[in-house]
Amino acid sequence: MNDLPIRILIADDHPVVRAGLRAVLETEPGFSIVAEAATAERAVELAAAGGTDVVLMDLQFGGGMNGSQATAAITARPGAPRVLIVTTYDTDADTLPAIEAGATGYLLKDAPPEDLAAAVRTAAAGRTTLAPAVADRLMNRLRAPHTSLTRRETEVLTLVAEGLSNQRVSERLHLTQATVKSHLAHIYAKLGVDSRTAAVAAALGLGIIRR
Amino acid sequence: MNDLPIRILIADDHPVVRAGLRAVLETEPGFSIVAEAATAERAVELAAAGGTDVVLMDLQFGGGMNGSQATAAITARPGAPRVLIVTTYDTDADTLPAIEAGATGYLLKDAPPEDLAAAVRTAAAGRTTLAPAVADRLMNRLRAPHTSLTRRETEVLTLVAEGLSNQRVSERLHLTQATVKSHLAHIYAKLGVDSRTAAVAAALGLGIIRR
DNA sequence: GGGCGTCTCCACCTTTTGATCGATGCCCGG
DNA sequence: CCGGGCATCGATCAAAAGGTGGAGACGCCC
Repeated sequence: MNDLPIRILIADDHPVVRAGLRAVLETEPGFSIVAEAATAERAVELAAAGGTDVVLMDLQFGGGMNGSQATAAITARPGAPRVLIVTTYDTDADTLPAIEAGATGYLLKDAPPEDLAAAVRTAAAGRTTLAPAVADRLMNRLRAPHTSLTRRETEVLTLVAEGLSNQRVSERLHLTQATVKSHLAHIYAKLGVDSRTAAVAAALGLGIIRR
Repeated sequence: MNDLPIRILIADDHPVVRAGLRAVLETEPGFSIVAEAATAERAVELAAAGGTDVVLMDLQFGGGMNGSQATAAITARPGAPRVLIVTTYDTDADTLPAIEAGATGYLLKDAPPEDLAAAVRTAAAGRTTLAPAVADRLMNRLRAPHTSLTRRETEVLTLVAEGLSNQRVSERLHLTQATVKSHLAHIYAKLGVDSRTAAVAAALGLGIIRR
């Protein structure tokens, strides 16, 4: 292992969480918190400026850019720091985009301090740490036949989840009801359900759509 | 103001959040963190033991008792400490039970440290602090005509939200479909909608049911 | 005792939704 | 250039859900 401390950037919109991460990591040797960011945009700026080894990134920010977008922006540059996602709740809708965006690891905030420190060291070495709950769902995802909806299907289902009838959905998307029904039939087949409400419940459970 | 420090108990299942609250409050004068609890049950025990002025209480714990139940148990005793709710997300389904349970205040975790410290002092004095977002919704709630469902209606809607058909709901609750339809008709009227999916969306939005 | 709310159930009818066949045009990659 | 996924639409038909207008039973409270 290296003698130099691991230089850490904390990106989270909650002051309490930033203070908590700082407090937890500062009690461990070998870590140096070099900056904090309260917005995703600020995190991208600070990461681009260099001098950081690992970014602890929240996914939900109050407004503007989210954590996945910030992760993508950070990891797109050469010599970018590693990004370790540290978030509260995990759903597929969050996890997959973050991993696709180049996150090195994914932890939940209820992790004990030792796990957090270990994950930071692992991330600094360029290897991956996943929270058990996240790892489980990823495995299921790879095992199960693709339950991914197309862009259009997701649009339709999102409107259905807001309580719109086929008629209203067709108006919103400038389609005929026949097309909406066609999309819904495909959605039901993919999700293994047979009604709109069941589809919404399943999609919420899988994190395909957001409440 | 008193010379004695305000004695604080922190109840949250996330080590990071506990460390964060501790770090934030210890930088302010006049506070003394006397204990931490990682479960709601433990918080009730520690609060009952005395020596605490204010309890900072999370609402969601990993399992077992939740924050509202713990708040009710704590405030039920004579000479109980004040309970200040400090949580991440706010929905009516969380807020109202907590306030009914006797919470003195309700803050979101994205509050700046100064607000947090001020709220603790206010709570110690027995007065209430509400986060603006929470206060807004409470006002709307009092202003709006009661959108409260009966116990049975909530049961029906919860099953509907899981995607069950009227037939399945009637089987689960040992009713006829006629009764289920009757309950649903009342639900639609109360929520101002005209379909099961719209009712689920509205109820989720109002926090009447939980996904 | 009478009113009120809740929970239960019935019948009849209309509307919406879902199931099952289709069909066309588009784009993308092998 | 051809196959396949995607998006778009059509027509039926059956099933589910919703709208209307009841009614009886129970408990609670004034």
